[in-house]
Amino acid sequence: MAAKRSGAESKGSARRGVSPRSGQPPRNEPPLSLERIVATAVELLDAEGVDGLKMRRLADRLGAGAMSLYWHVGNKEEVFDLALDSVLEYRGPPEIDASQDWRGEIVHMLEDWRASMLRHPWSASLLPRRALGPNTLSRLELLSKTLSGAGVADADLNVAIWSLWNFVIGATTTRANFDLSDDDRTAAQQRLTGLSQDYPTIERSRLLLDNDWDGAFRKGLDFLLDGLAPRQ
Amino acid sequence: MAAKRSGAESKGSARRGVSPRSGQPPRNEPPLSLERIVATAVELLDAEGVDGLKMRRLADRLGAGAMSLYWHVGNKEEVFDLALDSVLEYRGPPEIDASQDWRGEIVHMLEDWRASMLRHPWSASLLPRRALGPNTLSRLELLSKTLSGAGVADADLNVAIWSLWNFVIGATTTRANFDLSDDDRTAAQQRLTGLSQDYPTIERSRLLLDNDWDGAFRKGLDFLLDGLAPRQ
DNA sequence: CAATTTAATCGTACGACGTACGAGTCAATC
DNA sequence: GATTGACTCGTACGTCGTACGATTAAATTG
Repeated sequence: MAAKRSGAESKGSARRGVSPRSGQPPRNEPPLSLERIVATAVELLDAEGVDGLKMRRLADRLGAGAMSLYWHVGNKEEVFDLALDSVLEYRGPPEIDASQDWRGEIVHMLEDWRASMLRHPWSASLLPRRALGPNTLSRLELLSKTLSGAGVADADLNVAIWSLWNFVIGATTTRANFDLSDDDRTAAQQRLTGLSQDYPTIERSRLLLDNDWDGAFRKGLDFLLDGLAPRQ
Repeated sequence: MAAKRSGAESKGSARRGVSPRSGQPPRNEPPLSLERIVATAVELLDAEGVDGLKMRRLADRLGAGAMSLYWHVGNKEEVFDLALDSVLEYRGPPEIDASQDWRGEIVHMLEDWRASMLRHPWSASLLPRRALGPNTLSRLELLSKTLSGAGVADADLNVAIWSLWNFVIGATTTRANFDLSDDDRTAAQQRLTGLSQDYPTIERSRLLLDNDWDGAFRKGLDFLLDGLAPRQ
């Protein structure tokens, strides 16, 4: 029976202590494991982007045969899902729960969210297409709890959460996209400036020229929070 | 010289009137053209999704050989870009420019934007990854002009536009993603309900259970606009 | 201890894909 | 009639995900 490892977590099982293995090629790599596969997939994605992740290349980096991966994962899509969720873990706010400042807490979590994804730009283009992993759900739960504690009515909670989610997703995917290749960007800017008679107001608003993405995110988020829960 | 068609628009050139062509298979298809390729690509994407678009299949639908496409487009990516932008055309508000109601105008354009993308769910996962086409830029220009006319300060214009863009992109990609496959969704809901002790507030807010996406979009957009330009 | 089962690895091979290359077909032009 | 240029397409190559089954080594059982 060629049963695959499924729902269960990786057992690890620490096969062999240090014995250098009797096989011809002196394998000094540690054995395969889900953790190692996912971690290496993240490395590879960071280095080569979404299109750079090939099962053979991933296996190479792991010092394994391509087909060995399939004992640990069902298919390539699963690798994407796992890599994505692994990057979205949240460690919580720094100070000792200043549970007063709900607004600061939300801003911190969302900025951290965005930062995590921008550290791994491929994640931005992956997230919208994938199911919600446990780390994503945890962030949503925290968001719900904080907003609810801040007095947002249950009837508005749903909308509030989605609005913030939408904002983060939109901001991050857009930013990550413009990040790829500075030359592309300058080319696009030049093209746009050439077309500035077609888009005069865009030109005037310096929409694509300013580079203060962090500031724009923060300010936009403030606007949105103002709308969701007007200060006093 | 195997020069490719480039920047120039498709000349059409109406070769042959009705002559049934002397070749063996009686080709009654009209000749290839960029328009026909893009239109058929949209059909195919609607029917089969992003992964369903293969150059061979597209050529089949067009009654052509796979390699014939490459006279009209540079590569598959270009097909994606063209299909995406073709779906994002905006025809403007219905009534005869009630240029008073800037807020209504913005809401109309953004709701139309979202609707266009949801009519072609593949576009939602494509847009964040692609350069801005002319139709997208037109919408941004309209947005800029309207906000500016509504009295939004030039200093805030940039942030306002990005915030609205982010909201639309996030809302649409998320919605389009959840749309694919009802069975997947019920399965996910069941999985979530099973995990409801881990995510109690999500459960309580009915985050993934309510289906009023349109209402949530509209309400969230209102909140955001409230924050961007407080009424009076 | 030997026999068996289980966990894990990996070589080979297959079908599908994007597309490079160059030969082919036709209408328009000289 | 010869040439040119716009357009079509069959073949072929390299690459990808992964099905299949052989192989090995550890764990378990007698």
